[in-house]
Amino acid sequence: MSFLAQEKKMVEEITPMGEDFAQWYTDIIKKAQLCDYSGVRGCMVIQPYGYAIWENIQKGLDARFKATGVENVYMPMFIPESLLQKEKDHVEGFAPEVAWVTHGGAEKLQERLCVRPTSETLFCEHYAGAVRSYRDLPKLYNQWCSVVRWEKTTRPFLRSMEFLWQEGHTAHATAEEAQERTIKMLNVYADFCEQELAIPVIKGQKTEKEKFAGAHETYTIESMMHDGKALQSGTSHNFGDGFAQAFGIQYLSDNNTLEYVHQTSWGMSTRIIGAIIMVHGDDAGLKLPPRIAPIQAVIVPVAQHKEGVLERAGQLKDQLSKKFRIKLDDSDKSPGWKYSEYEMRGVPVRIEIGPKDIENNQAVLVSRVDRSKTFVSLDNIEEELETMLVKIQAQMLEAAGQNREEKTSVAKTYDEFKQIVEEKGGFVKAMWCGDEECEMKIKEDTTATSRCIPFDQEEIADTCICCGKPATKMVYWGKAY
RNA sequence: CGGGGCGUGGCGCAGUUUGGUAGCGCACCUGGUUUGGGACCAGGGGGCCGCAGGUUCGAAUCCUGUCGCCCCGACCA
Repeated sequence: MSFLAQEKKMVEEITPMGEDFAQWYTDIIKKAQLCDYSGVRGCMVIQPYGYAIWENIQKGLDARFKATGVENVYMPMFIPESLLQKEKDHVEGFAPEVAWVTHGGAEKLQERLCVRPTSETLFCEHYAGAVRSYRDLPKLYNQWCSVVRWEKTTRPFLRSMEFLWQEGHTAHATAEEAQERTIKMLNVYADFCEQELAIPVIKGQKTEKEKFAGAHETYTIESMMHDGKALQSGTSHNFGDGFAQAFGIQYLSDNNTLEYVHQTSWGMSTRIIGAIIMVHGDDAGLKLPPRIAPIQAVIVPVAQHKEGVLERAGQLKDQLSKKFRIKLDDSDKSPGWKYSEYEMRGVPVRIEIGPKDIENNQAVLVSRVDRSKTFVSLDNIEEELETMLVKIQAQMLEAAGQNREEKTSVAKTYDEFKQIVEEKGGFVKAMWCGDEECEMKIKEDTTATSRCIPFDQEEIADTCICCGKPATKMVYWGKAY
């Protein structure tokens, strides 16, 4: 069988990316058993393999949060309507997509309860009661929970009506402290994405038009998917004292003056799993970064019916499991089936061990990144596996970065801009005057939106790409999920 | 909310135009042979054809309604 024919056969059940990216995405999710559709519109069943990825994301993020002094709490899932109404911009932003509870059993409720779409109002209410003195500050709370937004159209992980996330909510004595926290958390997200998920991100600020309902400033990390669409992968908001004024969160300062607190909030959701799929996956299936892969290496015994093979494979599993997340597949499927199966599910390393290997005191390590095979001695397989996992993690970050570079363009004229958005896609760097009208016109003309005003500014031109007036900012533009 | 597609064993589909014994592939079960890139042979189990009405001697197929799902746009993590 030729190599090409072999390639074709291995991927026959997954639609190639180049043919239909959306279908490829759906195929991967189903085939790798990350999640399943449920009887409730827009809500998904997260299956063990998908949930295990989320658990690893939680572990990584939670440790980083706690290292900055954050504590975990849990807030109610219901918000009384009157409470949601307190901050005007906030309620306007979320009202169209909240689910309402109107009855308890057969009794109609006196006041409707909204199922939280986000919990700013609950944290604010709590802080209003809990904060009296500057000595009570800062409050650095986070919660892991699910929220509900009545979305019109949904896609697994990228947009579901109920999704899992964490939302951090902090209250500070000063504006400076709040700003510092906002940026600190943005950096936590960026570091997490690059180090754990091997996804390079662009850090920047959202425009007025794109910022969070009720925020003074919204910061974002933006990543680039394989199809050239952008995905907002995490956000961090500075609320200033807007919510504090609406909810009356005040404290006595150390010179006995009554002051409003300054707040932040920041979140990352299961949507990031969609990013992992779309940044790293290929036509053979999912490709998981070793640091969050539920299975870091799968042991596939070859000719497992032969004397001693399963025993040796079992020993190897016990040995490696002390340090790595290992699965031994001793099912009676053929080895070839297992190879394809675990490639499709994105397991970073496959370890083959058969009679010939045992005779030579060796095993074969196969990388998911390039299918390269390395024969290693069983005496130092732990070190070899460690080395390979570290290498794969680095290769994946590198590849994702290259993809982003290839899909990032610079536009100096509006014609050029429109052509790039339409034909090539990806990020387009272009200058902007700061006027919301230009932003809206660009969206209307091209469906591309401003992704962010990056912290790393470049001087591409001195006039706005759209209206030609003097430019104030360089902006990343692009179509987004 | 607009535009398109689709509901038939667990999954993917054919059958619907032209009404007449519900089929195929994969998966599953049993036995045997296999096992270094999705093995093979033989046998076997499983379906109110999304749901509700109607037309008809007879409906997966025709009519009416309804529910749900997917994709593409507008709005959002």
